[in-house]
Formats: sequence, structure tokens, C-alpha cells
Amino acid sequence: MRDPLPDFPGYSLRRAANATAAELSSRLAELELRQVDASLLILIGENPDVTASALGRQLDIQRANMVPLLKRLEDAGLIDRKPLDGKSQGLVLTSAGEEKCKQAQAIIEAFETEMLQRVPEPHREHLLPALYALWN
Amino acid sequence: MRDPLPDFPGYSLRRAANATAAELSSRLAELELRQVDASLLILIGENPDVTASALGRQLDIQRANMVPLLKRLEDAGLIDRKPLDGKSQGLVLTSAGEEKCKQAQAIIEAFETEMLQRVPEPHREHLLPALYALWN
DNA sequence: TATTGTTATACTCTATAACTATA
DNA sequence: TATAGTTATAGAGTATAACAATA
Repeated sequence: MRDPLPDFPGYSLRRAANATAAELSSRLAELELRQVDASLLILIGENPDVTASALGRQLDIQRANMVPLLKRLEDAGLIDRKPLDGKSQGLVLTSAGEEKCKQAQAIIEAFETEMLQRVPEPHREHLLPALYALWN
Repeated sequence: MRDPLPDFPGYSLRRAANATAAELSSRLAELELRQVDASLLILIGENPDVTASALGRQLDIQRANMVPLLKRLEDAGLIDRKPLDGKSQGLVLTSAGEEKCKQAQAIIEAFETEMLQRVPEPHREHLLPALYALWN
């Protein structure tokens, strides 16, 4: 079939994102985590006592949609909440959450390495800076 | 906030894809088209009498999900169906569909050019081949 | 007055199974 | 037996509006 779409960077960007996301998702599923769960665990691990609203701003997830995401992590025993003041609550990893976070990071780092290996040599080092420019 | 995620190519890939998709979507909305509609119009225009199943395979959209997509385009008067044999139907652009397709292509090409301009010079030419390697 | 956390809701996108009819 | 088109449905993901309580 004649298909001019792959020559559009925007189209190839979406296809590449979909393909790699599907691959990473299936690997994280072994930890019973989705990508967004892993992102949240990593950010909470790096920023103890971060609030749900701050996480949402960082990840471009709306406040309202953070509620079920964090409830899942809390129900799984991976995070705890503690009141910072009357209206904000700080989020921290439990010890189980720290362990799960380490496992997720190992999977992600292995995946990222393999993903970059798929990019032919002359282009490889340009991928991250090029992508970064597109969303910042 | 400490955020190691942007250093992961896979994460930046998703963020870049989301950001550019949102931008393109808002531009195509002026034609009352979504991205997938534009993709379908372009592919049908390039491949008259293509079938719904073949389009789905090309775009990684399941057969069942093609039904409402094509119904929208047909209801909008942009495509026609004609039976090829007893079970397959060929899809073609109507004259309105051809006009809409040209307008969509103009918007997409302008968008792609601007998008590439945002990528700093030494990285720009490497983006498309790097992305292509990730989903093929 | 702005922000946090929350509930409820709706809409899109996608995945799966099943069915009919035809190649 | 495989394929085309279709229906129905369920699950994510996401967007919006509204509310109470607090900064």
C-alpha cells in the first residue's frame, strides 16, 4: 500500500511512542505496575513528602485523575500519606514501595538501553535531545 | 522537584508525542478532523478502493474499531464505499473528501515543518530515522 | 482569593468476543 | 479455512465541573 505517513516525523513519533510504550508496559506488568505507576513511584521516591497536586503538575496529570492512581498505590501498600498541614498530605514510599521502585527502575533502565540499541549508531545520541526540544 | 524521568528516552518520547499530538489536533480541529481522520483520508486518497481491513492493518487499528471511524467520514460526505465483491468494499474519497484531504495535508505539512524547526540544528536530521527504527 | 483533595461524570480510545456472509 | 464487515461491550485514559476545607 502506498503510505506517505511514515515520512511525517509527527506520525513516526506517535507510532514509535506507541510501540515502545506497549513493550515497556508488558515488562512492567510482571511487577503489576503500569507506566504511570512506575513514574509515580520514582517521583515520590526522589521527592519524599511531595503532594498529589505537585505530582500531577509534574506529570501533566490533572488533580482529579490523581485520586484513583494514588489510591491504587496506597491499596497495594506501596505508598503512605501523612498530613503536612490541614489541607496538604505528603506522599512517601513504604519499604515495599521502595523495593518495587528499585525493581521498576531496573526494568526501565534495561528497556531504555535496549531501545537505544535499536537506533542506528549515527542517530542514537541525537534522539534524546531532539525529543526533549519537542516538549520543552 | 527532582525528576529523573526526562532523561529516559522512552519517557521523553511519550511526552514529545503527547505534546505534538495535542498541537496538531487543535490545528486539524479547524477542519473538523481528528488525526486519525486525516490519516485515513490520506491513505484512502493514495489508495483508491482500499478496504477497511487493509487500512486497519496499515494503521494498527483493529477491524472492529474501523467501523465508527469510517462511518463518521461517510456521514460527513468525505468518503464513499462501493462493493468490490460480495464481502469487500472499496473506499474512495468523494470530491469533498479530496478537498478536505488537501487542506489537511497542507496543515500537516506546515505543522511538521514547524515541529522540525523546534529541534536544534545538529539533531534535526537524525530525528526521523531514529524514530523510524523504533517502530519498524 | 488561590489551592488541596475529592466526587461524579462523560467522552474518547482501545481491546475482545462473537456473529454473518463470502473468498 | 481464512477473511471482511459488523455489533456489542468493557476497560483504560482523560477532561470538566463542582464541592468542602484550608492556605
